[in-house]
Amino acid sequence: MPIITLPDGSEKNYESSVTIEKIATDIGPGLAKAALAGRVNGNLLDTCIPITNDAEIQIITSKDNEGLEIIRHSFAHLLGHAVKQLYPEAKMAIGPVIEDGFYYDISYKDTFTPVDLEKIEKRIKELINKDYDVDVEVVSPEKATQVFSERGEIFKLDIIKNIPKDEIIKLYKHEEYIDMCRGPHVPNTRHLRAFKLMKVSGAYWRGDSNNEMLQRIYGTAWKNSKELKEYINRIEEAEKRDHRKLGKKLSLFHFQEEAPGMIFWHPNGWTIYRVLQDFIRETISKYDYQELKSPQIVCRSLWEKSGHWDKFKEDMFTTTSENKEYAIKPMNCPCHVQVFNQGLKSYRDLPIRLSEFGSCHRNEPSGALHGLMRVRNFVQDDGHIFCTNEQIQEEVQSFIDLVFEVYKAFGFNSILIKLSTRPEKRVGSDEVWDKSEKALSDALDSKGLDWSLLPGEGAFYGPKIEFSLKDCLNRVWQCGTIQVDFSMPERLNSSYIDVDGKKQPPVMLHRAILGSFERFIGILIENYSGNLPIWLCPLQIVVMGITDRNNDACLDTKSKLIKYGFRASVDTRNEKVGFKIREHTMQRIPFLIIIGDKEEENNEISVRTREGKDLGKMTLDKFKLIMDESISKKSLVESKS
RNA sequence: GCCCUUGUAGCUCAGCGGUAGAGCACUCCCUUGGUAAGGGAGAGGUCUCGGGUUCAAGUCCCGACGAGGGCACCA
Repeated sequence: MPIITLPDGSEKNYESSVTIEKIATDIGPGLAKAALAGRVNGNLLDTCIPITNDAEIQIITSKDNEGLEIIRHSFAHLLGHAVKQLYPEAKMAIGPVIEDGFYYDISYKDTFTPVDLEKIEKRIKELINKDYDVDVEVVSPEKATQVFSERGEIFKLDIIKNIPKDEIIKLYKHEEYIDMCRGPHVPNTRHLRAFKLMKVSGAYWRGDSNNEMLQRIYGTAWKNSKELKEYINRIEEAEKRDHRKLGKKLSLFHFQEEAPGMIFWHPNGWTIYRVLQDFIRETISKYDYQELKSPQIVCRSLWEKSGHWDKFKEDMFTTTSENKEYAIKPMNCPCHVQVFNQGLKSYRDLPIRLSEFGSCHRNEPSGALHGLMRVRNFVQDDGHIFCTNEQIQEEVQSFIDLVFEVYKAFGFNSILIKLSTRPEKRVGSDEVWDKSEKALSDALDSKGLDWSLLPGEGAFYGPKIEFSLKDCLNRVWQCGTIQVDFSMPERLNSSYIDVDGKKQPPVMLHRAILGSFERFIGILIENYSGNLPIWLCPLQIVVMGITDRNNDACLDTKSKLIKYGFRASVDTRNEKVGFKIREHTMQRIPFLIIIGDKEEENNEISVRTREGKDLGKMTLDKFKLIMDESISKKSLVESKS
């Protein structure tokens, strides 16, 4: 005699066991039609499974987040149904829900081509239109084993082996196709409408590169076609902003075969880089950092001492000279320790904050390379703080301020923070880990920040905080980090003289704000879609005349702008002004200055923004004020008059 | 590194066994035009590289290298 309590507090009494389906029907036919599953005492349940005891229930429809996940999950099964009809020998592995969709890992003798994808997609649509019921059966592990051995589903058998004996197994029957899942799933395929198969790629079974490589079919699925369309638009928008495309279009940088993963910066791109570097240099000097420069190539012996040779030998570029082996530095910290180690340090000297725009080389696997985002040569806005245990918290607090100050300048206001704590394999005593983890979390709390914990994700040498920023398309990029290191100073014999006159190893904090300049510039390009704020723009102004008569005035104006310190050029080509405006607007030049006879007469200029806004005629002095203000404020919007 | 896809003019792409194509950009000429493409002519490619099949190979096959999408990796 279950008593069912609904979210509004109302109760329903039933004579015997009851299903979500029945409850929904009793509430109303509309809900019955829309019901995908139920939340029963906090757990999701299929609509057809009987509820025997009193319960608080909620009907899940596509309007709920869980509802969308159920739809996506069921699409994975539907994909399985279609694939097995078309390719009976295929072995199905796993088919989970992911952000925006689902995938299914499949083992099959032939590779799936785009044509196969179309065939599968067509078959799925045919199956959907049958509006068939999805049946659920709860079975024992033995029964499940029997079902899948008969069907030769070796991966499913492997999964069953790893399911705890006491857990129930649910089989979902899509007509002749049977899949295994925790569920719940939609009761009927009529709930599955808006989807698209996106791509095929390889993926290792159980994510282990020693295992077989399976074929993964990715799909996206939404509750209706409108949302599907929006998603496709979002992807297209992101593609338009791709920093590799814009990098080519705006002539910022290029790559070529002879230097995979290493950037040829063009003057335009290098301007962004330099301005960014100047900004960081200026900002960190306010936080009392001292900049240094250390060698690019360092003898193997130092990397042995630091432990890098052991752990990362394969990932370092090496070279030799007169029988000595060297490595091109993959990171700066050991070198910074060498600088710290020069001369005797007192506790009075701490903290010492050393920074370097350190160029590092890492021999990344070829498959990992990706535009500016993952390269083999990059420059970190690196820094190391040498301090005492007691100083950790204060240094972290100060660094948090620094990070926020920098991110804010680019308009990044949504910042995600994660604290990673001790992993299983680690150095240092539990007592020291306790202290430093607490120092980090206290620092975050003292700033009143929201942060999440990643237990066990810390580096072997200490806990760390990671700062990720969200760009205007809501994509998350991990950039800044601060990491406590108990290990390296000791390994490299660093010490300071403490109050009691005894030598102590300092604590070392590794930290970076941007991470790498290359990656950060990639993020900026995509975030602004190439419309960089004026202070960062490689070329800020293009001057153009209406006719050849105006060329001298244009050249004169341009040289004045250059003298003022702006980045300006002049376009004296024999073209109509409309043509020039179109071209430079597409090049995302913030300001176009147009000079015709009328302007010459009155000693004025006309100003137009890349947004197409006409700021009208003004004197050059007035324009200089607009520029000066935009640059000094690092304005994100330029078209103010 | 692994799986799939891919590599043709400066750029974007077509051609998919039979003597290299388009648009834009470039050069020259005409045009001097007021806020997102004025007109004409011309020049430009050992079709990534190395093998093979064929009377004949951007075009089919094998390999290398690069790129793209994933997976694995990311001190």
